[in-house]
Amino acid sequence: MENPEIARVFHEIADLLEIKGGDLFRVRSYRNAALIIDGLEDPLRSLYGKNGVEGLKHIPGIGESTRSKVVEMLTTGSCAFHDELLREIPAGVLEMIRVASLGPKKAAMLHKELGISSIDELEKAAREERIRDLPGFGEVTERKILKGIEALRLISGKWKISTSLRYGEVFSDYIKTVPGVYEIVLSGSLRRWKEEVGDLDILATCRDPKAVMERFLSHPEIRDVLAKGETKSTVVLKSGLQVDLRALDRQSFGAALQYFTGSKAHNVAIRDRAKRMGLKVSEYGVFDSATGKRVAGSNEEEVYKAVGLPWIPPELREMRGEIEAAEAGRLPVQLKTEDIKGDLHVHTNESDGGFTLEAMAEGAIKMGYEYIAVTDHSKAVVIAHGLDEARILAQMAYVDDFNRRLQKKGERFRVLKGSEVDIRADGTLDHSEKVLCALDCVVAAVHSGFGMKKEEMTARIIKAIQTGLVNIVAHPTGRLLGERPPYEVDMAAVMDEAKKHNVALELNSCPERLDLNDMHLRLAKDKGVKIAISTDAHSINHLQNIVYGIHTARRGWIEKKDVINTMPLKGLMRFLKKG
DNA sequence: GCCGTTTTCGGCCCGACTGTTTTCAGTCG
Repeated sequence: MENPEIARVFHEIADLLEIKGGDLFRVRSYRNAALIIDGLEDPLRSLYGKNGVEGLKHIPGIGESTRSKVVEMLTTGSCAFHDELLREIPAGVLEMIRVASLGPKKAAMLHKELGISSIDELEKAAREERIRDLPGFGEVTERKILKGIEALRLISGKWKISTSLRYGEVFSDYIKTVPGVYEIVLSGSLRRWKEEVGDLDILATCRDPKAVMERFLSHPEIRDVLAKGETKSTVVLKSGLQVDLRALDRQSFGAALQYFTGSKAHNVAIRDRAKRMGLKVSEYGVFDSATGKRVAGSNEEEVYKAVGLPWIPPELREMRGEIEAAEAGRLPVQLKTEDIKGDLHVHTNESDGGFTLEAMAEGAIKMGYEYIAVTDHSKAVVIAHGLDEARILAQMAYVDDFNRRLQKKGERFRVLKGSEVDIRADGTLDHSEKVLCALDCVVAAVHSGFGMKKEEMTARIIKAIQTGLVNIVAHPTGRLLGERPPYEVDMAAVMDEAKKHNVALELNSCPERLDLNDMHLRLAKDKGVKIAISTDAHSINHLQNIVYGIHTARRGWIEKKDVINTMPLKGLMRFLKKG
């Protein structure tokens, strides 16, 4: 079993124990173990494989009991305790707690009193009005359950960061018009730049929270109001996206922002740390536990300082070692937008892009770049009107001519001759060696045969790397968020080979891709593999997507020195030398 | 179930909102 599956089992054990009505601290331990394992860089399988049980002993939050279950799952593929619990409580009851307003207590009651053990049975019972007479339930709850089921079926639960960002801007603008609003910040997982977010968290500081709430709740896109209060409201939009708004006083801004940015696990750790220091942290500020006196809260730096830490960038707040790193003064240096000197994966209307080479270059110049690599598809990608040898040779001549014209005008900007060359099923490349050698920047990628076995796919990509003709492997896992899962590939093996042959891996900034993802980036960082942050732009506007790549890179602890397109042209050309 | 600059036992983050209750448990973030 791999980490995500093991984490899921612990999550389910936590839920099952909670439904059973067990010790809540025990429940939390399992939940915590799941979170820790989910955020682990190394596969438990390999930690165990290398050092046996010893290899699992340094992991915080994993004690005697959970450790033995990890070993059990690694060696047998299942967990007896988990199975045992599932015999007592059907999996359908587990699903029921995903219905909004239904938690473990109510689900347990419904199961025990009415024998309900699936969402379908739950819906039936609610429609037949059998739920309202249960103690602790009522008509309103019954209606809420039906609504919750409907919502659950409607939404996937995950929203691409680009989509939620757009909604966030819409609501920010809408609320901004209320007099006495100081700041409006999109917080939550959006501020941490997670690739997908479950809901939208908006924080507002203002003179009059009531007025802000009123304005918020009047937005025409709202389908349902789940909760409304003086300082906090939750709504569901017609699209199914959930939006939370929290309105607070200005002096709480830092503490509130820290709190609403999360992650939850990070916050729990910060609060636990504060507690040990005799402090209490809440969204209202940092307080002395003994006297109740406020010691910090108006900005985030202050909050972290109060618990003895430097400010931790939001992208790192995932409980993946950031608190220890902060303590030791070893946080990564934040990659900045202006560090990026050019884009190494750009399409034109020669293949499937929407704009001419000139237009794309102009867009890049406006971004302040020193260079772009034009990387149209090769002939195998027929659907994208990929270039055959004659066409790419013609394009190369055209680029040379274009660069000469730029030079004459005194422009420092350069277009690099490139290709997004297809890695064929057998691992060979879709252009001749002659062409690939003549190109400045060879970006290689898989575009077909996604269903290949892991060993085959790994060998395919490694073979392409070993040609010595490739500079960058683009979108290395091929995933499309919400559409297509990543293909199976041994990424560690690909990285080792890439390092050996001086090949960079791409962080494709397209919000549907973000490939490599944060976890893979962290692995690349540890292995010393270079990264190219590119947009795969098919239009001028797409060049702006670089921002998603920059923040995702930060989530992977990537620094300027790890990224090849932070180099000025001269240094980059040295790196791109083939052979 | 986990953990230790108060502790190997006794703690474990903190607060808002809701519906069902007559003072609060459950849910959520």
